[in-house]
Amino acid sequence: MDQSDKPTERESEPELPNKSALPISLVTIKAACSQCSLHELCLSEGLSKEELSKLDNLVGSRRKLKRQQSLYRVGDPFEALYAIRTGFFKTDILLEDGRDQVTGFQMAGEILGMDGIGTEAHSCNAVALEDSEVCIIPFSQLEQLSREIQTLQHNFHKVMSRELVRDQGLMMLLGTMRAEERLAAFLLNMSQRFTTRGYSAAEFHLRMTREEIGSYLGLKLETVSRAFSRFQEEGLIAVQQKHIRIIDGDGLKRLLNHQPR
Amino acid sequence: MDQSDKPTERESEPELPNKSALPISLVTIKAACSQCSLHELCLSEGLSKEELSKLDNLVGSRRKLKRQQSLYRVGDPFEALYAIRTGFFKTDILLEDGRDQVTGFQMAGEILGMDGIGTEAHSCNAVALEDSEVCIIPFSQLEQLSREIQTLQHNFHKVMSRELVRDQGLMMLLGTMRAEERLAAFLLNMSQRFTTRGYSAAEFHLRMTREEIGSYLGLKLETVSRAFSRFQEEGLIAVQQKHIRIIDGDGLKRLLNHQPR
DNA sequence: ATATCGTATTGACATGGATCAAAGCGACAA
DNA sequence: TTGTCGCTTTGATCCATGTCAATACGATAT
Repeated sequence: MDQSDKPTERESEPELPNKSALPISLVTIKAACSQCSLHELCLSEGLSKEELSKLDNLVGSRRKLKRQQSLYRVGDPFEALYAIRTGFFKTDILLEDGRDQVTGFQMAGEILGMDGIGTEAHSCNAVALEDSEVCIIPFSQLEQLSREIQTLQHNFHKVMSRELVRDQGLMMLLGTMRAEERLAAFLLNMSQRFTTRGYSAAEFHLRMTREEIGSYLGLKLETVSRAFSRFQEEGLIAVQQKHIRIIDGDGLKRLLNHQPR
Repeated sequence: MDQSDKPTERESEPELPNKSALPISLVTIKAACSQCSLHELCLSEGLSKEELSKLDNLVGSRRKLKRQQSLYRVGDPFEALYAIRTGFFKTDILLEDGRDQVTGFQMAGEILGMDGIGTEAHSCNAVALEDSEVCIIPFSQLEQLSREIQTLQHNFHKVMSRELVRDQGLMMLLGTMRAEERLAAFLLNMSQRFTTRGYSAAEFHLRMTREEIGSYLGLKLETVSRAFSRFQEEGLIAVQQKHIRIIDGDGLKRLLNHQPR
């Protein structure tokens, strides 16, 4: 029932048969692309079978990461984008003065690495928060293929644009919301993204610490913890460490839409 | 001497001769593209003359805006990107509950509208803060041309990626910096961008109100005003309403790199 | 000149969240 | 079972910024 709590187990799912050992069939291609690219987040939406097959060639190589391992770090040369197949990541920035901030949490079906395109080097760190697997998309090949395939080109542009809009939303959160509003927005966002991926909207397991949540939301960990406690007292959620159950989602939404003042 | 104070006068510069009345010459093309796309921000960097000419065809149409006029609004159907030729813009978001936030200030050579690609509709408002002129870049044509011209494609991807990185920086600012640090970062950023455009690094005229600065930085206008005053007392800058002179730029930088605590 | 309006400055006070500190809890190893 | 370690919760205080209010400034119109 509570499948949302178990995605880590997907790690141990049997590997797909080694592609190179088999004739490439539409079945394995579909499997490969439907895994890493659920829903509309994906680069492959709307592609013909033939086009999908080209994309799949490009995306052939994968990489597994253990919890706490970095996918890339600030300054690493930019070579590829990464589509998350399974697992959970954070991106963060660390300034010389010790200041750091989590700039995002990413889950299956989302694309990492676009920060590196502009300067040929990554501008943030991407760290796995649980054992994870990504598909490696060499960027120059993606550009080449998207010169051939209009739909792919447009999909990629949409992905980048949505990322811009997501960032705008986060700025709004950081610039105008109070602690409880921020946390409510965060929980609703998580819930919505888990739902999109077929997990429970009401019950899930957070992969990040209070400190990481706080960093993302521009709050201290104690403030996050207190807000969790208050939500629990008010019957909005049930918290037990990293396990969250949303009891009154509408109540959380009301927190958001309420007058700032 | 203080040219930084006068960019508005560029508004009244004589229009280029009507292109359709003349054979397209490399001169007018160069003039058109070198105007709107100073430096590396531009989509046209590294293009051959022939390629530039194709881009210029695409970018033919322009639009003038008076101060306070909207270039586009939330929900407007997305059709084109806009390259700022002259003038100064802000983008902002307004929530139902009255909350609003400035998400960016844009000046000549920068590109507006990328927020609309992902959903086919704009997700923010773009408003001219002084009389301005933009080049209209119909997006489907840009995609088409960037399927032909690899360099153009890559330039566009770089522009979007840099926007992502800019947003990361702003998140860092909103999430971890204190009021004076935020304002120092803002002033240094403005100074740097004016410099890039050939204006004075030390002296410039802000086009936005204290309230707009505050909204952008996640502060109230009074806090912005007080920080300006304190900088002045400390001999870092000279403020007179919207006119700013940076006296001790290194002092401002020191404010930034200092331990957060 | 004088009045008006939007914007900016400054002061006095209130408060949300940070900071500091101490327990509590759960997982894992010895 | 006991100890350790990382994470979380909770309490007591502090302080940066928000809030409210008064005044000043500068541009424009009368």
